[in-house]
Amino acid sequence: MLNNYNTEDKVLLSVDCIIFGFDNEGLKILLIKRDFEPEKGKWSLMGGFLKKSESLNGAAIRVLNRYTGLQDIYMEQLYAYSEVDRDPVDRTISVAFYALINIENHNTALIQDHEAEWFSISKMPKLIFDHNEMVAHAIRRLRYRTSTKPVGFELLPEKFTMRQLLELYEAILDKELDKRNFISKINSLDILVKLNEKDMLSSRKGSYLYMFDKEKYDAKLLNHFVLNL
Amino acid sequence: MLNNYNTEDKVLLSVDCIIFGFDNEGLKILLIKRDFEPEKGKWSLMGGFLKKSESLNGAAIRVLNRYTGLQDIYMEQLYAYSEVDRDPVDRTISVAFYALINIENHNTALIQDHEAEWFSISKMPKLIFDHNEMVAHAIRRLRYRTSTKPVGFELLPEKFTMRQLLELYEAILDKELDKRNFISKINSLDILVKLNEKDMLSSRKGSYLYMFDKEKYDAKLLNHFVLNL
DNA sequence: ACAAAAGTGTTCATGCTACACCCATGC
DNA sequence: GCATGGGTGTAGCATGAACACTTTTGT
Repeated sequence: MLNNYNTEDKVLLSVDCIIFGFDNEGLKILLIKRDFEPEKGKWSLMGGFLKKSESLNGAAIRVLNRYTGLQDIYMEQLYAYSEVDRDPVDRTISVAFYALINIENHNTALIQDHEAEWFSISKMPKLIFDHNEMVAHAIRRLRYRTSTKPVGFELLPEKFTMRQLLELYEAILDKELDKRNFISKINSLDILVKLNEKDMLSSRKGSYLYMFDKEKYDAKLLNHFVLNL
Repeated sequence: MLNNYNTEDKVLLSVDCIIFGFDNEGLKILLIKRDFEPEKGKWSLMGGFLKKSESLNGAAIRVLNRYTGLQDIYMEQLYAYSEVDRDPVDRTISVAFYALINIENHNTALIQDHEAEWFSISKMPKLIFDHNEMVAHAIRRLRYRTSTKPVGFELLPEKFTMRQLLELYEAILDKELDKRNFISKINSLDILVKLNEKDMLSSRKGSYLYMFDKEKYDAKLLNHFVLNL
């Protein structure tokens, strides 16, 4: 009887993923129509139950892959939601994760199969259970993370213009930023490579493309920086 | 069969509490000798299993009360630890919380009953499982929280001197602070009341006692501030 | 008188903010 | 030649950092 915890309650544990994407319309979140009861047909975060053989991170990666086909995605654990009545069917504790993906990369067929849709964060529908609270929390965390880690690049294509980067940060922080100040702050971090290549789609003059230089970033042992925008 | 999740795995969920206290020797953590197998007799965080009828917060409050006799304590959820083999006995996911208590207030009899002891954070023993990792995480979070919320006051007696406050912040941040700069930054937040009362124990001259003014703080709708020390 | 901690302001350097004009190109 | 977005620098201001001496009082 010593080597177990038999008298203790066991519960269901799930993960829910807040998946952020960014396109020229702004910051978006990927939602699905829930395909099982209860609340079938309502908008919901992507989730799944934890299996005994995987960690929470593993479960979140599995869920994300199932709905987007993506792997090797930036993902961070947010918070555990545990109100007793949060799921009306059975006692379920859910651990929320948020993920940042390049919106161009995901598998659109998979998205359609699951009746998933991208929503602007400013036009989110009502979600099931406490999912709206999770989303609000994720947005707060993303805003904070922006000032301590170069997470923005996760949401952009590999090559991007300064304007795209600026608009991304404006979308995340929900405020206008001064173009010149923004660029000089980004440049002072010294973690971008300017390419000899221009994006000619957005203007006649064309604007230089940049890439995030992960090696340079790692080389500085910058496990965090401070970026005040 | 629709209104349940019968086919899903259920797991054990526990909470572990990192309890911080502060005295004139520095920042401390309350640990217990684990009183059941496995790892019985080893140093451990205070923990307990989640019951079906309570939230994680509820469980953490219950555990904290059981070991310290305290209620209405500042507490914050940290992170969910879920490596598959983190507990050798049974699959257990643990959600860590940290709490800040006034070290003078707790019930010393209870502490003795449980063979609990205060350890300086610089002299922590090896703990069971992944508890050392939890502690490291809690210290990081506390350092960050210090710059966004007036959490320091939770660790001090109701009335305290500027020197105590300074030494507390030095202990949390693990660096020396300039006395004059510190005091003027704290004063500029305008959330303290200076009392007409001196602490005569620490010097011949005596030093004024202060209290945290929660009403003033709330009145400013300061859900967070920035304090760069 | 002296020891021990309390209390108190100023200067300097840095970083942040605000702000406007020329450039290159396709049409 | 003009319309469109791209790209660039500076001056004023606010904040943070560094720094030393006087006060009080019990012994």
